[in-house]
Amino acid sequence: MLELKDLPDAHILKKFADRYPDADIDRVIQFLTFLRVATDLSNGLDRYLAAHALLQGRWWVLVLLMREEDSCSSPSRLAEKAGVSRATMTGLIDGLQRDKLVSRMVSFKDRRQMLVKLTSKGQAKLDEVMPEYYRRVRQLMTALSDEEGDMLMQILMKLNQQAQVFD
Amino acid sequence: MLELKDLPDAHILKKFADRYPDADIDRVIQFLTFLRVATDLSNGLDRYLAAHALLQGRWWVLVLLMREEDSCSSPSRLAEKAGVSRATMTGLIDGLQRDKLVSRMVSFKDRRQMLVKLTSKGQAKLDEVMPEYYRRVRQLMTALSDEEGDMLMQILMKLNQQAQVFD
DNA sequence: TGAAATTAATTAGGAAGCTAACTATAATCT
DNA sequence: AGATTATAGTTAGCTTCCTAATTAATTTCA
Repeated sequence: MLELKDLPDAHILKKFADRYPDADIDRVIQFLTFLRVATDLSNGLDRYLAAHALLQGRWWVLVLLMREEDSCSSPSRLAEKAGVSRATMTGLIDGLQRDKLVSRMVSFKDRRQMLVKLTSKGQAKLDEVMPEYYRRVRQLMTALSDEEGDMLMQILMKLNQQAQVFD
Repeated sequence: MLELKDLPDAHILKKFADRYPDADIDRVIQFLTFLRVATDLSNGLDRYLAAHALLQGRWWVLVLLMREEDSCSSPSRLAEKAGVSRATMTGLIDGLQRDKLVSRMVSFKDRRQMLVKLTSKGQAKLDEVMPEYYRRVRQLMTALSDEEGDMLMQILMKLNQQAQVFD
């Protein structure tokens, strides 16, 4: 949400600090900047993927399927691994199936379950998208030194341990 | 997208590395972990706000309005500061107006322009939400030492300078 | 001054996320 | 075995985000 270019000025900060004495300005700025940089990068990734008729959700389903031995999984397993609800996964698979990037079959072991399979067109789509994706990620992350990269992971792990502070 | 708990194992990594030689595994993991931790925190913030009938987009509009001298701004300025499209801002303001947290008036200087004003109910909503928000942000970010906090800002600035790698 | 270009906001239509409710199948437990 | 419970997937309806097209008002400039 926060645009980096207009962080609040001293006068505004005082207004908020007076009304809300629990505010810790430096830490709020760290938090908001973290969310904003991540959002910008996420939007950038979506713009790249959109040039190939994908967005993160659908692209990640293809990646997860390629990870499987037989390029096959079920909606609920995909939902869990992608970190989205099953309902959302139904919608993502619908779109991918429409574009013929995956196919759906009923499992004959358990007739409640569907099997989603990466098609050859889906694999071709990944082959089209992934090399450039990897090059760009490398270019992005090499802005950090090895030490900064290590420090980043350490920081992310600490923040991740606090992930439930908002619950 | 990536669930931290199921980072790909060595076998899968090799499959991807063989097919996509440009992949730099460590840096890809840093990148995906960064996005995932940010997504988890963002979702956490939304869960907190949802308990007060808000989500980040609408909440941020209220914060931006409170920053103004007269608690007033225009949709386009709000859109720019919040980093969303004007169309999105129209929708956010619609919802806030429905809940009587903001009011809309036509500007009499420029009749194309609307003025959006934080209502007293909107200010009350902020007073209800912000103190606990600040306490939780502090609790979250104090997981980092002062040095780690500084390092995080330095890293975020470097990543932000690369924000156009995906364009 | 009057046509053209610009600007502000909205509408229309679509994607991706959510929860809650529903259907169908499978598993469990008297 | 039959009733209950649990699981897999989908549907319905909502929010928030987008782009492109539209409407209305203002500004520019020939």
